[in-house]
Amino acid sequence: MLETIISQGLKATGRRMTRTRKAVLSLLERTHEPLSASEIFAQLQEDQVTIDLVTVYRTVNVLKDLGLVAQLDLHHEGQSRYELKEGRKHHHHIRCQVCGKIVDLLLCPLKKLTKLIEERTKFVVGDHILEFTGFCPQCQ
Amino acid sequence: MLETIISQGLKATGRRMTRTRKAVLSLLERTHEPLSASEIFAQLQEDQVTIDLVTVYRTVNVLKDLGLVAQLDLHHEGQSRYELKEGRKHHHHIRCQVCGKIVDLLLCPLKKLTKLIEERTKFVVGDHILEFTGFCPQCQ
DNA sequence: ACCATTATTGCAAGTCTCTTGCAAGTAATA
DNA sequence: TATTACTTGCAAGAGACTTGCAATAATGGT
Repeated sequence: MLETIISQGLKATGRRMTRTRKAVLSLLERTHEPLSASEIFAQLQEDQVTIDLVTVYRTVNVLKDLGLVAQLDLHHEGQSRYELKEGRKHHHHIRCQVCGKIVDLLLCPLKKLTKLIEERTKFVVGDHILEFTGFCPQCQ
Repeated sequence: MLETIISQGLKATGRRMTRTRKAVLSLLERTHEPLSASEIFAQLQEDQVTIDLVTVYRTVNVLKDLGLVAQLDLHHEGQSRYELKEGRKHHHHIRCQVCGKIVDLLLCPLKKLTKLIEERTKFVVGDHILEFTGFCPQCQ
């Protein structure tokens, strides 16, 4: 179970599994869109979980440090979104610029490109962001 | 000359060419890295141009509305950068995560991918962001 | 060249996302 | 159950960006 796996990661870095971390994890686990900190906060409020927005930020940052959560910066959104990486391949997203719906793109076309970039620029390529916007079927 | 071209775009939308717009344009024209609003502000201060940071934001937004400037959201930078589009092909960037240096990548591998995404998701794909981070030759 | 019109600017203040300091609360270990 | 030190919540702060409004300045007509 996810909570057990993550408990170990926390312990290994001198951290603890807490009520609030469980709540954030369980929300991310059952949600199928990447969530912003304020959305996590609002949803947990609705679920009667007592948590501060600051704690949400601290929690997603811990999970990111552990490599368990990906932080996404979508196109001009002005806020980050978070999704569980556990058991999922690296992938990208498309977001509807009308209704905000986000859909996973289960592909990444950049492996070959990375080599080409390293040759041309002499950079060592680390990470990349690739995010699309457009109009979803309902909003066209 | 760029200023003439842009004057026409401004006029066509009921706007005016002003001292501050000229200053921002001329800075973007002679700078070869995408600049953030605060960098534009700081550089113009140094150049003895009197301008407010608010005006910088308003100016880059006007230029963006006219389609003359691209707004870039680089990886987890927490601020946007702006560069002139005039006379340049669509392209992407790589940014050194140590020194912040930004280099243009004069390519975009996403034309074919766009079609594939439209088929799979039924979205109409609009724009995309693709930005790399890594280590530049000096910082490796 | 001057005036009237109206876009633009600068300043102050506000919004939003995210971070930090610190005292109080709580998980982990003996 | 007591000790230790990690976590939390609250208040306050930082940074990017926006908005309201009166003063300023660019345009177009005379």
